[in-house]
Order: sequence, then C-alpha cells, then structure tokens
Amino acid sequence: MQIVYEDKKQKFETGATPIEIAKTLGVQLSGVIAAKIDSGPIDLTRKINEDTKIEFLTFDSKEGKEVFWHSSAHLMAAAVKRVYPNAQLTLGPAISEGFYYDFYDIKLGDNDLELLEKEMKAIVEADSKFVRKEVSKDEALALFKGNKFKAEILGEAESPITIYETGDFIDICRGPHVPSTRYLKAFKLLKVAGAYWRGDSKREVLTRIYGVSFPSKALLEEYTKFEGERSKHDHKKIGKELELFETSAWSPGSPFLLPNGAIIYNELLKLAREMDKKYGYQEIITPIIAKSEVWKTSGHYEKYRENMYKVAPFSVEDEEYALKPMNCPFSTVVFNAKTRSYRDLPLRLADYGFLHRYELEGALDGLFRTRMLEQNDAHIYITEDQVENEIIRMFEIMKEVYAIFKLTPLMTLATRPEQRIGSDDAWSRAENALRNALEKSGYKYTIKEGDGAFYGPKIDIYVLDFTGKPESAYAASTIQVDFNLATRFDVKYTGSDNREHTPIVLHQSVMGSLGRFMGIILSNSGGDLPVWLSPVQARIVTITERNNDYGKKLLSKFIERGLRVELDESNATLDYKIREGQLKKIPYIIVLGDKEEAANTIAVRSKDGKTKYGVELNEFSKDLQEKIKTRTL
RNA sequence: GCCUCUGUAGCUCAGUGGUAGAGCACUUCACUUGUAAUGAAGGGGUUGUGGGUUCAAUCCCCACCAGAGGCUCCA
Repeated sequence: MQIVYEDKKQKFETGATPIEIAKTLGVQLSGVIAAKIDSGPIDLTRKINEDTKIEFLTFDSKEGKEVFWHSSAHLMAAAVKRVYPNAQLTLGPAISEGFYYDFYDIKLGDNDLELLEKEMKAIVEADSKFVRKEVSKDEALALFKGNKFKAEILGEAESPITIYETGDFIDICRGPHVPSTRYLKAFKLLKVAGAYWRGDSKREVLTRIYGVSFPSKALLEEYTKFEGERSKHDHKKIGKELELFETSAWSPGSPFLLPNGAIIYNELLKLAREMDKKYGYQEIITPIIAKSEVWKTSGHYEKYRENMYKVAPFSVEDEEYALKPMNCPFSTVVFNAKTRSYRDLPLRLADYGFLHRYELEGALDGLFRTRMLEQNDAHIYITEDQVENEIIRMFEIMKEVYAIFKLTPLMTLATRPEQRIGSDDAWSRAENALRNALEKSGYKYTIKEGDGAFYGPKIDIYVLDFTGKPESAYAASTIQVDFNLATRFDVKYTGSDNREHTPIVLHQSVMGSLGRFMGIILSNSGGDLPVWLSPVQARIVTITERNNDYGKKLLSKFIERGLRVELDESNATLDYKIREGQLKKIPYIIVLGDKEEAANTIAVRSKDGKTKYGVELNEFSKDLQEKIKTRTL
C-alpha cells in the first residue's frame, strides 16, 4: 500500500493504522483528532486497506471540529443514559458551533445540565476508548430493541452497521471519533430545547440538549468570552439602553418606536426615498386593508392564508377584508390607471405600505421578526429583454446603500422550484438574465437550486453580521422576477407593434423591512451610530449653572441649523454628565465653562474620549452638517 | 403552534409559606464642580393575569398572557 503524506511517499503494510503511519512518518500526534483519507475522515485506530493520501486532522480544521463535537455528543448521550436509563437515544450530530443530541422520553430542565456535566467529567476521567465495530442490521436492531427511532434509522441503512462503544455506552454511528474520551477535555452544556423528530412538527417531540466542547480549557474560556461580546451586539439590549423601542403585550410582534428610535427609522426612510428619486422610482401610497378578493386573485389567499390577518366581516355587506401582507397587487391598480405603452417601461413604483403578517409567537424577535413591517418595496414593470440591465441598475443602488452602512453583501441565485408557473423557456431566459447581471456586476454568488418562488427566480442578498461569518448573515435585500402578477391582474401595455403585451414584474427591496434593517445596523454597530443616524448628534453640557444661559444661546443656534442637539443644564458634576452622554453613545459632547463663555468658543469631546478646546461654533456645526450630508462618521 | 427557561419598583436583579429589598433612575435640598458616577433625604410595588391548595400564597399547583432560547445541520 502506498501512502502519500504531503511530499513524503512511503509504502506501508496493508492494515496499518493512522497512528502507526504517523509514527513512521514522524508526525507529531498531539492535537490530532482523526485522520482523513481519500474516502473521508477515519478513526486514528482504524486500519487502512487502500492506496490513499493521508491527512491528520486537528481541532483547527472544520472536519476535525466535526469529529470532536460528534464524539462530544456521544459523551453527553452516555452521561444521559447513566443518569436517565430510560431515555431513548435518537440522533446527535455536530453542528456549526458545537453539538446536540435528541432524546426521547426524558423530562429535564436547564438545572439538570450541571448534573450531566459532572457525569460527563467522570466519563472523561475514566478515559474510555471509542471502539468501532461492525455488526449486521439484525444485531443492531437487537441492541436497540424497543427504540423506534433507531429502528427507523436502521431501516434506511445498509448492512454492515457501524457501532461505537464507549465504556458501557453503545450507539449506531458512522464515525469517526476521537480515540478516547480523554480528548474531550473542556465542555459546556448550553441549553435544553424541544425539537421534533426529523424536524417534523407532526411527529414526536424530543428533548434536545445543546453543548460545545474544546480540546483545552483555554479555548472554552475564549468561547465564553466571545459569547459575552455577542450580547453587546444584541439589538434588543441596545434598543433598551438607547431608548429606541419598546414592546408591549398590547400588540406582540409590533415594537413601539420611542422618539429616539423614530428618528433613526425616519433617517432610513429618508435615505430610501432619496435613492428612489435618484434612480427614477415613483412613490405610490396604497391601502392597508382590502377585500380578500384581491388575495384570491393574486394567489396569496391560497398559499399564504395562514400568515394573513383577516378583518371580517368588515362592513354591512358581509364581505371579508384582509390586512395586506404584501404590496404587490396594489401596484397593478396604479399601472392600470391609464393605458400604458412600451414607452412607459420600465415603470418603477415604490411602495412603503405597512404590511401585516401573522408570525408564530415563538418566531418573534425584536425588530428582526415582527408582525407589522414596512419595506422599501418596489415593483418594476418591464419587458423581458430589459430584465438584465434593470437588475444591474438595482445592484448600483444596493452598492451605494451598502457602502453607507459598510455592509458586505453575499449574493445567492435561487432557481426554478418543482412547483412553478411559466414555461421552462421563460424560466431559462429569466435565470440567465439574473446570472448575467450578477456576473457583469462582478459578484461572486452561490446558487440555490430549486429555491426560487413559484412565480419566478430570484436573487437574495445577505449581509454579514458582526461576527463576519457567512452562516449567520442576515437576509437583507431581494430581487425577484415575477411571471405571475401581471397575468393574474390582467396588466397589459401596448408594444411598438401596436399590440397588447403582458409585462414582467420585478420585485425589489433594497433594505427589506426597515425595522429589521434598523436592527441589523444597531447590532453591527453595537449602538455606535454615525452622526447622521444618531438620535442626539451632540449634547451641550454646562460645567456650572453660571454657564446655562450661554448653553441656551448656543442650543438655539444649533437647532436653527437643523442639528439634533440637546442641553444638559442639570446641577450634576461634569464627570457625571460626561459619563451620561458617553453611555448614551452621543457622538459629541460640547462642554461649556467660564473659559468657553469668555472666549465665545466651545470644547468638543468626541466619543473616543478626545477633546478639542477653543473650537468655534460655526466651524464645528459646519463639520457636523458635512458629515450628516455625506452620511459619514 | 411545540419544547426548555423566565416574569418581583422605570432599569438590572436579590429574597421569603406569615402581604417585600438593593443599586441605578426619578423628586427635593446642599454642593458649583474642567472630561466616565458629589453627598443627604424622599417618593415609587394588588410580586404578569385569573383560578386552586392553605388559617395564611409573591413563594406550592393549574390555566392564560408576555419575554428569552430552540424546533435545517441527519446513523
């Protein structure tokens, strides 16, 4: 057998294990969790019987982590079995950050986790080996007699079945695993949650325990520290601290924007409207409630009814009305308000209507997932051959907006799903248009096969969150092609051939839900907003009461200039006032004392703690206005 | 909707089967301060809501409401 390891080529006896091979090659095994050969990762103790390349996996690699966490899931399951012998094992995979295991027939709460951790520690100290065995399907079934979940899994598997023994614990498992429990030095069980067997809400509810583990205590501490950092980016916490929004049981899922929050929200709206103007979108205003008939025509009533709020009967006519969950159909009324020609296209209609969607209570999340939302929504009526260029244009808008917020976009192209309307030809042309637009604009993108809407392909744009990890990116913008809407609402234009044609509709939303977008900005910035978005752009602080009149005089000057400035003339100490301003993340604190008053200047402290003395008010306010105008820090 | 946890003053949180406490915030007074917390006094709570158990419930039990996390990661 020939093994290739980096540039060393050596022959080994068939049946050598990675541990033996490592010794011969002189590979240091400390930190090595598993090996990887051509056919995939394997146990360090498993014999290799094929010609192959070999790689040694440590925790640093994605595959190494997977092995490590999967072994940790076994460790946890072993502990659960000891403490709760009746618990039935189901599945326990590694996930992107840690692992979980689902159990059937146990009840436990967060308080029980400590007990399990102790048990796990005992197993780790016992240094139990992970022993791999192959058995027949029948033998495996016998091992898990009475466990319908394992029986279901085995039903789909082929003999021989691999099992792993760790002390007295046995689980069906493809592996590989770390050689022994001693490797699993540092771990933490995080939470207990409910999950459905195979993610299906009609099936059994299982108890899922989440955990993370690391090869050293230091790494676990680092993880814990990062989790602390995470809470600084919790938009709900920031919203509370900066007095931006409140939630109320009066209307769950519909946050109330407080004055400070409303300022930020309106600044975002202002930006959206500026972009509309710049890029030739016309704003329309359409009803919030309408007869359900509308949604029967659009098809939403059939597909989306569970998420719709009905208002029925609304009037004496006993006709059912509904709150709109989407703006789309209403733009057709605007299009049809007069006879349209191809010269009117592309017709770009922006709609900021308030939408209501019934979201599951458990899915609600601050500004991120709400039941009332407002999108910077647009519907573009267009001919098929205009699609590509129009989308390139949309990317221009998006680039401009993202640059302001320093957001990094990730593009995904979603193609035709199983259930769809429109001809395959039309789909191909539309998908190509989207692909070309992406490529001509120089974007890298991933393709999600079959993930398009039933009415057309789409591009979803995600933006990175504060961690910068693609897997936790936010869905921010969307661009969708729609073959359905115009047909359903009988929308037509006259072509250059003097005949009637049905336009294609593009759905576009650059910022998505504005509330949600605000949440993203809050989280990513940790509450440190640029001047143009800050509810209070500067706060005047007087040192003594003697300076209050000077403070009032300057305040009115700032307000005349349209700046959001406030005055703190309380009789607290300067230190206290500075601290207050700093905690509220106000970009500038203007300090006024006797010296400033005598010289008719101001002292400006910026958020980074640096202070400039003897500044002229005009100079400062001009600088501020410039920053606001250009939307820079 | 389902699972786990949580709900005590505006906020952050203690606490107890015998109707409640701290810090911050707020009000008042004193201090008049030069770049991240001056001191003192005071006001503020049907312990989420509704039932039940009990001589007695904020605490125990049930239901409801709201909040947090989870319900895609496949032997």
